[in-house]
Amino acid sequence: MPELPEVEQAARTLGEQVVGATFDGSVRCSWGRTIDSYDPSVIGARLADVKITGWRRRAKWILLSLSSADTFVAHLRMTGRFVVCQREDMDIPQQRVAFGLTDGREIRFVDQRKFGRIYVMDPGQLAELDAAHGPEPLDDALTAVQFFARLQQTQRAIKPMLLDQSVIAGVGNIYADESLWHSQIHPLTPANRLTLGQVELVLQSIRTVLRQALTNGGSTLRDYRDSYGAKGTQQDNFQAYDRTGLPCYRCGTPIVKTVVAQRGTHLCLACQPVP
DNA sequence: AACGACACCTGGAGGC
DNA sequence: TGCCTCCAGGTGTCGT
Repeated sequence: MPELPEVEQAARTLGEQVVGATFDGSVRCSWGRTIDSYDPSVIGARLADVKITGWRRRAKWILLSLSSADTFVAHLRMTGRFVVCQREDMDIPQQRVAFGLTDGREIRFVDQRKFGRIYVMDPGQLAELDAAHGPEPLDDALTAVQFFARLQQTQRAIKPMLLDQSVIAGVGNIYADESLWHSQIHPLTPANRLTLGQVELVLQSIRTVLRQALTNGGSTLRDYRDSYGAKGTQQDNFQAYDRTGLPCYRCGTPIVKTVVAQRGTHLCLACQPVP
């Protein structure tokens, strides 16, 4: 579910509540795989008396920097979300892990589909995580020329390239479809057949779409909530995603849904002609 | 290298 | 109402 804007929002709203707080070392876990089958007491021992000093996002990962050398690292996958509440509050349906804080609160991770993962990483592991991901699309350091050069290296279709986190970090199924609709490029277009001008357009579209989504707190189709429980509103601005059969806002042709790289894919065949 | 199939999970929606 | 199938914002692995 959550892509860059949703993860950013989830990270920010978590950070707002817990930066400055200190873990007390208690970890209650009812689905072991969420913490990669580590013993909760091992994680707890590593977090005990450690202060949360800041938050950030890398790709679709939420990172809480800690007063130890470690980093608290979480991936929401499809349905994960954080809830901060009082320790005595009742457990939440689909709650998988709860981390105690010394101020009497808990950071709880709720995840219907159990795909989400939480780790405590040392600097080496964090560096590996970072290295496994491509550039951040909203980082000005990424230029269209660089992106073009990367896309020239393959004849894979452009959509799976946008979904490949090692190529560009944080784009997922929704914003890939939205960006390609804005760019008027068919998702199956071989990446190395895009001109520099088209790549500039794709990168610009990605940035426009992601920034708008960030402004609107992300998209909520079903499960997504930020760490205060609030929904996003970007779904009201979708141009292609989830608009099957509805008229294209540019030309009126009904949006069609197909499958590309095993993912539901929405596009306008008039505006985004088959390559 | 690249692609498809499938795995990991639950629950909501829609068809009958 | 009940049952069944399909589908979902992500990613990892395996086989061809």
